[in-house]
Amino acid sequence: METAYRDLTCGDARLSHVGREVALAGWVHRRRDLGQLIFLDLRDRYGITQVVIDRHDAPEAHTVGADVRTEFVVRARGVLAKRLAGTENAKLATGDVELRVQDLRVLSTAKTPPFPINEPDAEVDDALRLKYRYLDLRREPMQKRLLLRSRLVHAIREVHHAAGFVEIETPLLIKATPEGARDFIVPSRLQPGSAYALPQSPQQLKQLLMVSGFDRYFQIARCLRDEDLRGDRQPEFTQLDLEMSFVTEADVMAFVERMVIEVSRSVTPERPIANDPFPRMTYREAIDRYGSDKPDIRYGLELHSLADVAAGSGFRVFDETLDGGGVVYGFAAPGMAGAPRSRLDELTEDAKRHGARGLIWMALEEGGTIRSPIAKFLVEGRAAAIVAAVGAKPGDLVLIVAGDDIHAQEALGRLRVDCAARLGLGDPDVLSYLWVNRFPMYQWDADGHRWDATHNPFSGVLPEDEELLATSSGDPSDPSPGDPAGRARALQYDIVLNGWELGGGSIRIHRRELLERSFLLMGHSEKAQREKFGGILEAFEYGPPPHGGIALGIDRWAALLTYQTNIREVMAFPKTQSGTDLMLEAPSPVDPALLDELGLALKPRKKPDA
RNA sequence: GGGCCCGUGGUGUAGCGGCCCAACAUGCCAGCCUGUCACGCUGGAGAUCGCCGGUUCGAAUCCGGUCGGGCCCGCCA
Repeated sequence: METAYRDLTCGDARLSHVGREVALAGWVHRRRDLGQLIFLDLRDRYGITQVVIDRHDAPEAHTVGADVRTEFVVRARGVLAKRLAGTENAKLATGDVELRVQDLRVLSTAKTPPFPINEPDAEVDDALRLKYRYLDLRREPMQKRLLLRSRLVHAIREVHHAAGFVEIETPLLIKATPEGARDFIVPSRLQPGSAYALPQSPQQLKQLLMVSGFDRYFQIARCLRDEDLRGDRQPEFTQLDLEMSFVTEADVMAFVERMVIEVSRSVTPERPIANDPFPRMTYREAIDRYGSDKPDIRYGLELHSLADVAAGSGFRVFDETLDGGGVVYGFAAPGMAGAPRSRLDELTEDAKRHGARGLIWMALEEGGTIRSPIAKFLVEGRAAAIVAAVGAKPGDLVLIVAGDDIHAQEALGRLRVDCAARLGLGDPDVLSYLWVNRFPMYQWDADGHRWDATHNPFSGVLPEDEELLATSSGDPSDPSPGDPAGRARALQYDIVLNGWELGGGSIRIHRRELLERSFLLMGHSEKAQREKFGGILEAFEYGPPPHGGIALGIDRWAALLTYQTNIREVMAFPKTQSGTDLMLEAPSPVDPALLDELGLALKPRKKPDA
């Protein structure tokens, strides 16, 4: 890292360098002025080196050093020396040595920063961090995370190139996609009245590359979606996008699994990978056992159906739910029987927030008595049967949700995650990867009165379910919620890491007639198909190979690998939850002349009538 | 579109109707100090308590609105 300004970085100096005359350059991390003697901790992204300025040895440098302040950029030249016995600093990699300064130059001065750069643990208001993002990024935690992210992307590229993948860039100015999220729109100056859309993902383009014969493609691709933000969602984010030809589901999963393991071991060698090979479970199993299609399996707390043991209990909620074809599920939260009423009320509120109509609890006291709002319905045998069904032990709290459908299981699944967090379950160091597949092809869209792709409209169907791509009316353009199509399972697979959806993909439909049938079910008439997907449908008339792929969220992956739950922490310049960039002050009004050229007028936000 | 939380010297917090022209820590400025490493010691400056309006004899404190940030639901794969 030698340059005209420096011979070593601030992380390089070791005992082996002692005696050498060197120059260092960096930011003043801290200054300790003892009068005749000044210590500067000089920092760059590689580390910190102590610089000593002794007035007797270097009076001119001492004068400069007296005026130096935190975050000034300086260049110090001198002799690298072994520290005096007893003054070594074990906390620094460079702590056995120090630079005895002969010459000190200020390369640039700095105002007092708006928040401490030199205290890694300092809590700083998010808005302030984002406004001065360049200073936030100067802090050690952000440096570490972005460096890890860089290693992550590097490792991904290495593995893919080694496996014969071709890295191809796809355009950002493309055509709006009718499915999925809201598109960002870019008006066209050359084609007045028309607009480009920014890609939600390179989905169609990568499939076209398969038609072109690039049988192994990948890209670290920016994706843009104009939807509301969350901690794990930004309007622009990055995916590892890949697609392969002449593959089955097993082929894609096998490659991705090896790739993920290799990359994880390379980037975070100290973190254990829970399972190799990754466990695989069907969507149905994930929902039934964990109430989630992205279960965190680092801990148990599995859900159990109580349909058999709750039937005919005399408790109206159970009986009516089960008679109506609904579900009753429960799980045992270990050691939570002593939870006070207030805590149980909180859990009930959480369950409601997660979409349950209510929550039933049974606390198994150590003495064997059961405390529960439905105690009077729990005649002896029934209570024991429920306890047995969920595998509860004395001291456990059994949580039960009844409801019409999958939403009850999902609500309970979220309670499971809440309880696990509260109980401190799940080793935070472990990387627990998991495959979930056999997702339903479609979900019923009541508003649009059509079937909607659960994931991707091009996802293929399990061969044995192909005949289910039909409506009960016999006319694919006349769908209804009871259609066989609702039971069809997709060749769709998600990869899950510690309870987060890391990525998802599918084997695509490459046979045109099947694709058209699927599109009809999703409410796209042949005419609409031409308009919306004409390009790719035409391409599929020219020998599309069987193909499939996957996309992994790089931001989420980097966040999980750095113990973060918010992807902003692994993005250099993220936006706020309201989609603004506080540093650049974007979005902003646009020069009227430019708008005019584009044939645009921007309407200001509607104000309530005055 | 909706719910909840936060906004007080540069920073992080305390104060939550009068004890407050606001406290503590840190940072900042000045002086002293030759082995510090979160250096130490002494002194000092620094806040119309996000903004607007209201209630009140009196508002950082209560109420309404607004702006900004965060978490969540809807939305989103």
